[in-house]
Amino acid sequence: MNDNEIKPSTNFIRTIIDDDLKTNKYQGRVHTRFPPEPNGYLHIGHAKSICLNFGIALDYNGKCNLRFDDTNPVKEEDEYVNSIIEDVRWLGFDWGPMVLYASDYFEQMYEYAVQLIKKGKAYVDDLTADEIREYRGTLKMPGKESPYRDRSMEDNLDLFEKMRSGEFPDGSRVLRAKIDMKSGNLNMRDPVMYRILHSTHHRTGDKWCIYPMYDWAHGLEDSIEGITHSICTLEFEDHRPLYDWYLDELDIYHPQQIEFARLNLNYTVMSKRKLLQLVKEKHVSGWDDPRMPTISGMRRRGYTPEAIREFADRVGVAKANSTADIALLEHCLREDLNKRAKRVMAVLKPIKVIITNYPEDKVEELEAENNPEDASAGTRKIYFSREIYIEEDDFREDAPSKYFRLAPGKEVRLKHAYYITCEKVIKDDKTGEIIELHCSYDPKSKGGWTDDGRKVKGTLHWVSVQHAVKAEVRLYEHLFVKEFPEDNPDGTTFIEQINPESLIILKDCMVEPGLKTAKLGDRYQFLRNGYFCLDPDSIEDKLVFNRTTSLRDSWAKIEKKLES
RNA sequence: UGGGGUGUAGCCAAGUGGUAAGGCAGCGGGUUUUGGUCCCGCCAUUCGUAGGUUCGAAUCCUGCCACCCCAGCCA
Repeated sequence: MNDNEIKPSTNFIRTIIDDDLKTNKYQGRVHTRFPPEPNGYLHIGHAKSICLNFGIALDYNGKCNLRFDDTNPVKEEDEYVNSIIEDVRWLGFDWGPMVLYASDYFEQMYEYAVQLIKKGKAYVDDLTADEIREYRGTLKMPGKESPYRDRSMEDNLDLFEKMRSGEFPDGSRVLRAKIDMKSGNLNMRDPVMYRILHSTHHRTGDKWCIYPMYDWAHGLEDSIEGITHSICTLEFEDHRPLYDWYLDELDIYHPQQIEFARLNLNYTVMSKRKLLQLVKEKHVSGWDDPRMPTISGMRRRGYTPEAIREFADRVGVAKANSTADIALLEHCLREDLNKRAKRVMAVLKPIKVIITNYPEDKVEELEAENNPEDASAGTRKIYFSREIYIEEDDFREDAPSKYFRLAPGKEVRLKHAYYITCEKVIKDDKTGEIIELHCSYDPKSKGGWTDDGRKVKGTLHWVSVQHAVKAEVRLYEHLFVKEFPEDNPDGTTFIEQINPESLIILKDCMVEPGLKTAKLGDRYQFLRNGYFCLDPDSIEDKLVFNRTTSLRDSWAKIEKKLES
């Protein structure tokens, strides 16, 4: 045994599976599923569930189905099924030969319902929706039985068939399970199994006008597919007795449902309803706005599937409600990007520097490493000349004590190039604004090093003026200013907590010429600035980059302390 | 006495009767041609709380407290 061995992450669900394997409960099978309703885009919370379910299948040599829980035609659309398929695939998972749909089992479910009716365990109810609610009772008061509860089996069969054949209008009747109107668990108070909905389904069209309810359908779907461990979120815990009741009454294959706490993340919102509101009210540019916690938004932002999977792994799986820190997500991102991103130089807020003792027409080609973390990434040539751009924030006229970037009279290193010393600050006579800096360079420092032992602490990134390519850069921050945007005792809404600086567009950035050939999906580290990727808004001659995330910035911390 | 859950550090989370893993955040230091990365160190005498059982309790028992979910013909 090696002490340094990495322990595979485990959790209570895997413990249950281990036990089931020991007792041979499912003949050694492990079969999970990810069952989204196609009524919205997937978000990071779904990613946790996806990684959990597909991850278990992978580790236990089992299977995981991708199954659309499409039992409500009024909310579901093909646009959503397509985006979900794309997202799960992008996250890196496979689900076997085909995508599955609950709607493929509608006929089978109907037959099962007929069985329950024949068994005297289900009945057609003529009560209105309002009446059903009244009859259900309250949390503390028992419900009462519907007057239609004791219809004959023949009447129920006949009525149910007529429901199916379209003889009744929406809402006029439902099929209910006959269980216990006095149960402490409201889910057991004669739950509705089918409702009438004359609505076109995205897959079955107008074939059906009755649709199964979640509680009735879901266990059947799992049973039909031979799922062993049906993993879902906590709010379904008190639906489990009903899940079990249906399968037991039907006497069919019985998976086991296991519940875990869904992911919450600070500085964002996760409910589909709220995400939809952000999109509809145009607070963001769409479901794939890089500030959204959606998979498509994160993909556009530059997140990698690896980083998301690592996050899902590290955040853990348990039953306690919790809110993960978005800093952990960002840590996983940086960890991955640090290994793979090509380093390039890009000046976001340019200020011009003229190197007065450098020949006017000279251009040098210098060698630059592409990734200090990965020698196989190789090197590239960069151009150096008399006029360059450096970052506005890398120069201070009045530098604080610990500031070791450029300041009047101070010497810094230009990464991969030369040492320069600031000799003169040129300002606009009227506005006092700094126009350019005059510096001198030390020809003996080529490559950014001298052997005289001189201490040059600061290293700046730069771009040659005549070689620079202009680009637009979009800087993103948390979408909300508050850690818990939904928690507002003052009566404001989460919309009012939107961070006005969550998107800052910089239009005059100057980047290395090599970036002209950047492709979608390429990851870069703009040296000392952060990780960036090309945005699909880029067109010929107009580069647009998204900041995926900044680099950790210990100088910012020091400066903050200095101020206080 | 409606029913179902959960409480371990600022945030997650292991631990299943033998004397509190790990990660993130934070703090201190070292290396560094990115104030990045990397490396080293610090960070719970205590597990919601009060009792009890035991040689020994985060783990077992009892009471209490706090928080979350459920009254869709949504999922």
